[in-house]
Amino acid sequence: MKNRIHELRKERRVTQSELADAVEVTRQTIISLENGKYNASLILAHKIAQYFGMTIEDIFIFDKEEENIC
Amino acid sequence: MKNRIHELRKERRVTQSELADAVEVTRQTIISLENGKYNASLILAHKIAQYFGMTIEDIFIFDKEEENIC
DNA sequence: ATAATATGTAAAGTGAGCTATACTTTAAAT
DNA sequence: ATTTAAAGTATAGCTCACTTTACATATTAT
Repeated sequence: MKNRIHELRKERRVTQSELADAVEVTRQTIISLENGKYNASLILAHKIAQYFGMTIEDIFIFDKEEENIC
Repeated sequence: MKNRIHELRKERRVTQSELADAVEVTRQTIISLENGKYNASLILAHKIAQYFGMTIEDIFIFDKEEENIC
């Protein structure tokens, strides 16, 4: 799973610290998310989506193994 | 955070086992999610949304503490 | 009534999301 | 060139999402 956090953050000229504070996690968490070290929890994904005024699906990109199950 | 899994599952007459198999978790996980024991991971939330043909935001209901951060 | 299917409870274990701290490197500003 | 802010790396630790297994309680059908 990929995400557009780095891209959106740059677009809007927000630092990792600012985003981290806004969504109430540490800067370390934002760094790790941007660098693909792990996936966000659902609540964090939602907070980030809210912060950017978008939906979770707009920001987090699921690959095909995670889709088309039924 | 609440979710509409139980409701949607009943509407479509799907058993917990069927849903669990479809999204590749144990039945126990579905039970715990429906009973509010814990929150789904982002990937699981996405799989469930895909299964029901809806978005994550349609199925998982975030309360106000998790919204309006900026 | 009883068999079969669906749902629930409990408890121990694993792994990943996230924290905390501390140090390093890169970029921007003066 | 040197300070300051921004971004990155590393590691140890905690919590909770999820598994596994085993048993208990509805619910439905015959």
